[in-house]
Amino acid sequence: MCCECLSPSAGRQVVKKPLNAFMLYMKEMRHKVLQEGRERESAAINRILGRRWHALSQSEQSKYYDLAQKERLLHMQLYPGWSARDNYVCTVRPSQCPYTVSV
DNA sequence: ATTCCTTTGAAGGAT
DNA sequence: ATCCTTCAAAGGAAT
Repeated sequence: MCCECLSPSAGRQVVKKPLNAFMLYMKEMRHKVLQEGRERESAAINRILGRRWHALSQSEQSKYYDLAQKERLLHMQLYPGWSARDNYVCTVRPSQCPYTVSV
């Protein structure tokens, strides 16, 4: 991590990305997968959820796409001018890191 | 104490 | 305009 100011211990207030449709689906369904089996690792859970996501009908998926759209709109209202780049660690263009100033 | 793993999708950057 | 990378969630595992 080249951006010290991005580390949680630096105490910088981070506005995160809005959740996409699948992420919202995960948030809602994860606990069910946890109940059904004794699988505990998120990597395994997310693999299962990925399969279930593709098994969903179009109308079932559209519910989450609609929700994700609302989240994006709300995010825009709450944080005008916000950019996803704010939370990027500068692995691509380290020389143009916006967070090189001391914290 | 952090990073990895793993999924889809949005968004940004690079080409 | 199209391709590539990061990161949103999450938590056990790995480092």
